[in-house]
Amino acid sequence: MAARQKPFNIERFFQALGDNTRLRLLNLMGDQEICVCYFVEILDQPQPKISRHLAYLRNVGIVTTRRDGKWMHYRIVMPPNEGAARVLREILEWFKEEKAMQSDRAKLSKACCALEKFVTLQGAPLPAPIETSAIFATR
Amino acid sequence: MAARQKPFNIERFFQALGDNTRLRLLNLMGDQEICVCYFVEILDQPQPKISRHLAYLRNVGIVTTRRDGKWMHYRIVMPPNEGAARVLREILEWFKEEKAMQSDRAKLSKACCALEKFVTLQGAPLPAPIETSAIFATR
DNA sequence: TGGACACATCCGTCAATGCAAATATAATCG
DNA sequence: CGATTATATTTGCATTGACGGATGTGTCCA
Repeated sequence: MAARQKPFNIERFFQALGDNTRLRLLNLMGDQEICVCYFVEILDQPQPKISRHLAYLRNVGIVTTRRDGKWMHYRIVMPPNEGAARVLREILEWFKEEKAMQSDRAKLSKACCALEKFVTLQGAPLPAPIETSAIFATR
Repeated sequence: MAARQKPFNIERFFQALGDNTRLRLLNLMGDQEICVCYFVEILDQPQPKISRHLAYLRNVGIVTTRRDGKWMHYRIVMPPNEGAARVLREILEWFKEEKAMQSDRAKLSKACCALEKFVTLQGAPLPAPIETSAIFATR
C-alpha cells in the first residue's frame, strides 16, 4: 500500500512565509546551501534577528542545517507534502521575477565574487549549489 | 509602455494565508461565488468569526464581495501580481488533494443539493460558478 | 415604520510573535 | 586552558491578531 502522507500543518507553513525577513532568507537560499554570515551581510540586519528567523523556518521544517566547523549552513528542504512542495517551488520561481528579491540575489553574487571586500565574510565558505533534483524534482 | 505592476505586499499575502479558517474559506470559494451563510453552516463556527476572517481576506485584496439584497457574496479575486496569482492558483489546486479540504467541499455540495434540510440556509442563494477565465486564466 | 433576517463591527482579553540588547554556546586556535 | 569567531538563545517590551459575546448596520417585508 502507498505510504500515507503525514498530516502536514498548512497553517504553520504559511505563517512561516508571512514575514519579509524569512521570505528574503528563503529567496537567498534558493537551491544553494548558504552560511549564516552571508544572510547577515546581505540583509544587513542584526545577527540575532537573522538567527531567530532561521530558527523559525527550521522549526516549521522548511529549512535544514549542516554544521561545518564554526559555520552553520542553511538550505531549503522540500516539504513531504507534495502540494506544499509544488507551492514552495512556485514561490521560489515567483521571487526570481521580483525586483527586491533579484536585488538581494545580486548582492549575494557580488559578495561571493569579492569576499575580500567584506570584512564580515573573511574566510567564509562559498555557497554551494544543491543537486537540483532534491529541490526542484517533480518526483 | 506596459503598465507597471503595483508594488504587491507579499508578506501580507502570506499572512492572510496563515490561518486555518481563512484557508478553509478560500477552499470553499474556489471558483465559485458563495454567500456568507454557507460558510457559517459548513465551517460550523460563530458568524462573527467567519465575518471577521472574510473581512481580513478582503482587506488584503484576496477576495471581493457583491451585495445581493440581504446576502453578501464572496469570491476570490486573483492578485494583480502575476507570480502571486500563479501561487494562489497552485494553492487552490493543492487543496483539491487535501482530505480536510475535500471534506469541506463535499459538505458544501451536499448542502446545496438539499437546502431544505438546513435551517440556516432556507432561501439562501446557490453558489454560482465564476467564469473560470477570471480565476484560472494563465493570462 | 417596525420587525426580522443577514451580516459586520466593536470590546475586552489572551497568546503569539516581532524587535533590540545582552548573554550564552559551540568550535577553532594559540 | 583562554581568547576569538560564528551562531543561538534569553529577556523585556510593544504590536498583532485570534476569540467570544454584545451590539451595530443594511435590506426586505408586512
